[in-house]
Amino acid sequence: MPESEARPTSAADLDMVDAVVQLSFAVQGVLGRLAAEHDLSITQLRLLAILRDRNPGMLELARHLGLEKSSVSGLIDRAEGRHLVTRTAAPVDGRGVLVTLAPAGRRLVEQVADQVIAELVALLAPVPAGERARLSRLATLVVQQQAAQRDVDLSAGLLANLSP
Amino acid sequence: MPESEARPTSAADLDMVDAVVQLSFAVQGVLGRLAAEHDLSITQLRLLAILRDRNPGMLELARHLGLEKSSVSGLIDRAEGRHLVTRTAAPVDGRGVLVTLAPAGRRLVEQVADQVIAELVALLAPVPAGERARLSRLATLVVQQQAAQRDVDLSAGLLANLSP
DNA sequence: TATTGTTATACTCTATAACTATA
DNA sequence: TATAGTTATAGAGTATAACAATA
Repeated sequence: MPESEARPTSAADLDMVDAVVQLSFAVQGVLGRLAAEHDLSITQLRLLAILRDRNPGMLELARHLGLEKSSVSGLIDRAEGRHLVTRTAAPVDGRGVLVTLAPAGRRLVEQVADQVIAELVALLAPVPAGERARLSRLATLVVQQQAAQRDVDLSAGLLANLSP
Repeated sequence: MPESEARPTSAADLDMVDAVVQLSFAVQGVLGRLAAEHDLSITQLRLLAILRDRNPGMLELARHLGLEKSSVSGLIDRAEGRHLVTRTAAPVDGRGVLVTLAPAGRRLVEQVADQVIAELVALLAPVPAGERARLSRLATLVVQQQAAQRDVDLSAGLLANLSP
């Protein structure tokens, strides 16, 4: 049953929710399409982006990606099969594995990142120059609050470290 | 190679792109989590949302969802197996099939839609009341331009018909 | 015992290609 | 022939549960 709230959801709020949902589909569509052009899923692209400045273990990767460790095993298997990443033994802990970006993976992620930025800048072209900072601020407000509430590492996002 | 543009991407543009990408992940995360709580994928949820006010054929559904017709066959198979939708013969064309929301499917999509709206209103709570209309307008600008460029039916979005 | 990671298994999602039935 | 839809097949992605190796 829909809970009866003290203050019902306003039409303006619904408009905002609707617009933001549709924008999110547009953005994810660009990401998915560009990734697919290189035979990557969005998850694989996120994986490569995370590895740009880190050599995490499997559990850490699972946490960053929001996946089970067994799912990450398969993900790394396939990426390693394409020579995009490599597994190396962890220095001290004999059980551990460190995942590293291979040269081909690094070239690929840099290339896709450039394309993503170019296409998203084009997608967002209708936003007047004078409103861009405001849009950034509003989106950042929302994301930061959510990250704080869920204790999530923001830098695990696709583009957080992608900007030059 | 990254193309050398006349006007290079500004830091403000990069900030905007970054913020919008992260917001899109946050929104999709809410959608995916709520859908999963009812054993739905985002695609299944979109399917049910589309069927709220339409009884399309398989090809039309494929176009709305951006999938191959064979993918839609499987999607409908599984939804029909859960008694969420039904296939009925098209009136005139003996080859056609119309997909209809079953009672259980309608109950489910209404329930999830209520939850989606509630959670996204909560997610967007940090946006000051005075800025909501502006955020709606900016997001709508972007989405409308994209829809125009790609000749896409906006009402196929998850929430376009979801609002009361 | 606890932790790190892999393997076995099962299911959804998606695509391509071949097929059936109707137009 | 062309169109609407299904089926066969293959692979990615994901999860749960059981396992192995190390701490």
